[in-house]
Parts: sequence; structure tokens; C-alpha cells
Amino acid sequence: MITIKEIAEIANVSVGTVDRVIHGRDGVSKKTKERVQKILTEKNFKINNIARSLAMKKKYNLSVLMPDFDADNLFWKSPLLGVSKAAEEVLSFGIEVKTFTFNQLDKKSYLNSFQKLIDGSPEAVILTPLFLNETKTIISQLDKKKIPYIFLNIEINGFNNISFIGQDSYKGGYLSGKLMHLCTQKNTNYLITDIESKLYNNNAIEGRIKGFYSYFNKNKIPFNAVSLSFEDLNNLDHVKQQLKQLLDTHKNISGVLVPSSRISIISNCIDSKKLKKLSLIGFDTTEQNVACLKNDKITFLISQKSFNQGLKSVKIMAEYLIQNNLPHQKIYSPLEIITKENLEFSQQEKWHYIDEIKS
Amino acid sequence: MITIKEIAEIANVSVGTVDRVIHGRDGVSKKTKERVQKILTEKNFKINNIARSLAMKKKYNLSVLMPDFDADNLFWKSPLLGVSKAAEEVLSFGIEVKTFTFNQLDKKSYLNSFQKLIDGSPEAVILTPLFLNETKTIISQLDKKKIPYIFLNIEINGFNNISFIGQDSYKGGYLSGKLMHLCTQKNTNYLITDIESKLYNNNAIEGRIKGFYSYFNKNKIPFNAVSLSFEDLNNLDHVKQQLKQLLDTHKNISGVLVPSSRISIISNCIDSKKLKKLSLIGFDTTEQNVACLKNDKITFLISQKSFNQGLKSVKIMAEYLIQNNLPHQKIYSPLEIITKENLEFSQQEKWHYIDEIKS
DNA sequence: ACATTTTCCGTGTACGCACACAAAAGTAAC
DNA sequence: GTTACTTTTGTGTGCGTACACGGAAAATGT
Repeated sequence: MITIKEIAEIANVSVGTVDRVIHGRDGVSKKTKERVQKILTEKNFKINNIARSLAMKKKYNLSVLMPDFDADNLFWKSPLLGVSKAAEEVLSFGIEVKTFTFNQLDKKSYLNSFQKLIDGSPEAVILTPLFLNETKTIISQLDKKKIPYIFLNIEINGFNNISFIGQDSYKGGYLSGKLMHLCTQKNTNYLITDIESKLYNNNAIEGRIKGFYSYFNKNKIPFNAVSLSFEDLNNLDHVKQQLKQLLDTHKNISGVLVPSSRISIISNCIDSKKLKKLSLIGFDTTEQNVACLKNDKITFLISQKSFNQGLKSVKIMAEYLIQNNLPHQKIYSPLEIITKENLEFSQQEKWHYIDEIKS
Repeated sequence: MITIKEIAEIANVSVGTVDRVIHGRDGVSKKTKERVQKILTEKNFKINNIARSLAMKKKYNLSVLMPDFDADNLFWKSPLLGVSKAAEEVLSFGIEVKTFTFNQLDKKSYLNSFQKLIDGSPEAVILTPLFLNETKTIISQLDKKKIPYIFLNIEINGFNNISFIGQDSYKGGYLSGKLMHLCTQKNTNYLITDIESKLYNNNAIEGRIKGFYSYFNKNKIPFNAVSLSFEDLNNLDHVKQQLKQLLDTHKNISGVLVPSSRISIISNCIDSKKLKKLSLIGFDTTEQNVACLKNDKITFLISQKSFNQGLKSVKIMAEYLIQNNLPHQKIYSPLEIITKENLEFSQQEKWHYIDEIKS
């Protein structure tokens, strides 16, 4: 492998100049820049990462703002883990990742956490834009300071984010339609739960429902869907009652779609006799959801591999900081179909990482 | 992270002495050795591998032996691409990946390619042990020279390979059973094609078939399966004829399982009217298979992400060489369920890489 | 007491790159 | 042609480790 020094000799310049060309720093005349660049590509110069990371001193502060998780809602645990994992990996490239979390039900904590984040004057930010109005305030600050930012998991448009990393909710819903149809065949009567969708800026649920409908419409499959929304998913008795009532009045229902990560609650609130005759499809492999999958309470989960989302967002931002590589505008996560039978092979990166940090 | 220099200062010795203690070289008095050792453990000193490999400047030759691909059978293209991608990544860590391919129908070319490989005296080897007897010869040479090796994609036991990377065929088959059952519901009459399984040492097909049967047996689902094997999959007319005959005599068949990567051939050889009434499930997302999926000829493909297998095998071996990290004995790839609806989101790593090399 | 060997330890350099600082070359105005 | 400044280029040091080399001290021999 050719080194900077060798390149410099060939081009009749110093290593400093070569370094400048490589990193696109200014202070090099157009002429020499072109000459060096040519030799660089000709000789197929590749930077020696070993030496690079040795030479780099801690320089970048990459801050992450995302919701915290708790026992009731473990969804955010996964991306958080992904971020930690990536943090370790990029550390040797001179990037320190600082994570700030907020209560996903509390707009104030969102703003407070951001304040702490911005006080650390980060070079780059990754955030989950959960509340729309508050996000506008936040983004204006980032824009003003010219701090690049990536949206994680929640897709909103009209901002200067360099990328969005998350699921294509519509396509996810579309896929859930296909799977539901496969499970239920001729009896196409469904229940769709519409949970808390107005609580925050979460158009994921909406998108999934739209996608679900689209599958049947586009393929010209007649179907019926009733929807049910809950005031408080933590009030289990009430949820049970609501479900019982609905399933008693609509006895022909063959499948239940839960377009959020909370399907475990729903499945646990349905009478087990009734449950056996139903196909349940939900999203995200939270620990509770996985438990239901194992017990045959749920047929399919569609996973967005949120661990990888966290991981990827950090890595991509790191690459942007170091190499100035602009990522794609939208990076959609895979729509992973999870059943009891392939569960153990999914999310290996995540489990390996958890093993690592345990030992 | 504490450095050798710092340790040296605390122990009142030079970095050279600390270095000697760390590497167990002699030339250090018992007294100072103990003193330094104590500080080393006290301060939880961890060697900086980056600096280490920079200083060592050792070049590793990591050689890969795997089947070549051709227009008829593209299966091996994917892992080969994965290997190339990883090769780029580990190059900067002083590891040069050399790839040797062989004709998957020709035992001699297997041995010949290995001869070339071993002549380069590699520090580590990754190989696809396609032919059992020939593999024994090969492995004995590797064992004698104490060259570490990993098995890629094909699982055989009784060797000192430091790892196996590939699919759990049995579980893959089991999953295919589940999916088939879902697709076909009450009508559980299936055709299983058993292709070329005796041609090479490929117990993957066997494992998948076993797994498929197991699903129905373990869940006590009554079913019927007829099997059909082909002499030559390239003789399309004959294949068509065989299929037609079988499907005409077994009119109640509702699903076809192809436990290899060749489902596209089967699906193309079935009369389209008949095809509409059948659920086809196969393995691996080769280009031809994907095309059939898009045309609704196939319902499910189970992918083993062979691109990632190639990628991972190289990365793992690299880590073993550099850091001396022993990997897990068996690394099973995910069993990814691919349908028309989630196809576009799968194999992103692969497509991104292909984009890269094209540009 | 002196020479010789052995044991022990410190110094210096290389690895390839990043970056701060110094130096040179170029430009413009007078 | 001198000065003042800007642009462009070169130099040197540090990152943490490995290891060769050589010097000092201690042990041994005569």
C-alpha cells in the first residue's frame, strides 16, 4: 500500500500538501491539487486507517437525542443499544458520542434534554423528532449553528436534515396486509387497533394503516376492517373490556393488526379461547412482543431492526464528519418478517453486543 | 485508556521495560517485573491494538477458496461479493485477501485451486468444503501447517475449523414448513423437489427437507409429500415434462418446496395456469429467483444473506489474526423471509456495495 | 583489584497520518 | 523596489507500540 509520503515524493510536494488534498482542506492551488489528486487516484491511494486513528485525537462531539425507555415500553431500548455499539466503534476514529434521552410523553423534557445537548456544542446531532412544534425550535438552533443533523426513526419533512433513517411505514403496513391475507385466506374481516396516534407526532401508525388498506385495495381483495382505539393502554381492565365487547359483536373477525409496537398488550388482553382463532400481526420485536410470539399468541412481527437504525445513524454521521461523505436522503430499514421459527436468528448484531457488554 | 508510557512513569522504569513485561520477554529482573505487572493489572492496562498493528506492520495473507459462479447458477456470486467488500475494509489493517475459485462440479479444480492457494503460504484460510474426501486432504495440510481456517456456507463436522458461518439448514426447512402451511391452510399436499443432492457434499438440502417434515410432525399437522428429483436441471424440456406428469397425477398438490437455490427453474417449468394455484417456496435470493418473486410466481424465498456470510467470514478471520479473538464455533445466518413486498429493503449492504464498485 | 561475562534497563527510531506552525512564494499598492 | 499582506507549501511533532542497540550495573572469574 502506497503512503502519503510516497505520493508526496512523486508529486514533488510535501506530505502536508498531500494531506490537504486528501481531506479537501483549502490552501492548495488548483494546479497542485489536480496533480496530486491525479496521482492519488492513479496509484489507488487508500488511507491507512491504523495510522489515521492513531494520529487522530478526540475531536468530534456527536450528540444523540432520543426517547428513554421503561418497563412499560421497551421500544427505544434497541436503538439506544445500537447507538452505544456504534459509539464504541467510532471512538477510535476520534468521535465521542454523547447520548441524551427524554421522556416520550413530556415535551418539556424533550426541550430540556436538547438544551443540555446543545450546551455541549456538538459537531453533529442525531435526533428523534417526536414533537413537531418543539422540533421546529430545536432545528432552528441547529440550522443557525450549522450543525448537521439526522432524523432517527421518525420521518418528518421540510427540514435540512442530511438524512432520515427508519422504516417506510406505508410499505410496512402493505406487507402486514399481505401477511394477514396469507394467514386468513378467505375470511377477510379484521380489527385494526389505532393506538395513541394523536398523542405525538407519529405518522408511522397512520402510514402502516394506509399501507394495510392499500394491499387489499391494490390487489382487489374485498375485506372488512373495524378499528378500535384505546384511551389508556396501561389500564388493562378497560382494554380487556373494550376488546371483549368488540370481538363479541364482530364474531367473524379473523385477524388483528396492531400498527404500533404495543401488540403484546393487545394479545394479553384477548381471551385465550378467542385468541386461538385469530391471527395477530404487529410491529417491532420488543421483549414483550417476542414473548408473545414464542407463546403462539402472535403470528408475525414486522421488525424494523431498530438496533441497526441506531447503529447506522451514528456510523453514517461519523463518516460524514470524517470523510465528508453525504449519505442518502432517506435510508429505509429492512422490513424483517419475524415468526417463532426464525426469531432466534434475527437481531444477531444486537445480541452479540449485549453479550459483549455483559462480559 | 492508560498507555505504556504512563505505566512506565508510575513504575519508574522505561517504556522498554514495560514492553518486556507485557510480552513476557526476558531481560527483566524478578523484582521490577513483579512491580510493573502489579501496576499493569491495577491500572487495568489494555494494549492499544491500533498502535500495535502500526508498529508491527505485519502483512497477513488471508486466502479464500470458494466455488465460482456462472450464468446458470448465480448462487455463489453473492458471498464472493461479500468477500470482496470485506477485503477492502480489512486491507487498511494490513490484511490482504486473496480469492481462489473452483468449478463446483469438478473435484480436480477444487484441489488445483487449493494448491495455488497454499503455495502463497497464507496466514489464514476461509473455504467452502464442497467435496468431503478432497476436503480431508486439504484440511490435513492446513492442520499440519497450523493455519487457522473457517468453513463458509457448508457445514461439516469433525475438523478443527475455528468457526462455521452459514445457515442452519434444518431450521430453514422448518421455517419453510411453517410458511407453506400458512399459505396452503387445510390442503396440505406438497411436492418437494430433491435436486442433485447426491452430486456434492451438500447436506443443506437434506437438512431443509428434514426440517420441513419436522414442522408438520412436531405440530401434529397431517400432510402428504411427494418428491421428485431431476437428472439434469439444464435440460428444461425434460424438467417440464417431469413436472407436468407429476402434477397431472397428483392434482391435489397445493404447494411446492424447492430446498435449493434453483427454484426459478422449477417455477419456469410449471405451466402458468397450474402455477397460479400453487404456493412455491424456495431458498436464496439469486437474481433469477428474485425475478420470479416479482412476477408472483413464487410466494416466499428464505434468504441466508450469503453476501453477509462472505463479508462476515473475512471480518471474523481478520479479527482473529489481529486481535487473536476466537469467534463462536457456529455462526448461523439469519433466516430472512422475503416476499415481493419486502424485497426492496433486503440486502441493502449488498446493493450499496454494488453501487460503489460501479461508480 | 581488574577483566570479563551476564543481567538488566534506557534510548532511539520506525510505523503512517493529522495538524499546528513556520516558511516561502505570490500579489498588490505605493 | 520596498512594504504589507495573502496564498500556498514545507517542517516538525505527537499518537502508542515494537524492537534493535547499546550502556550501565551487577555478578562472576582470575
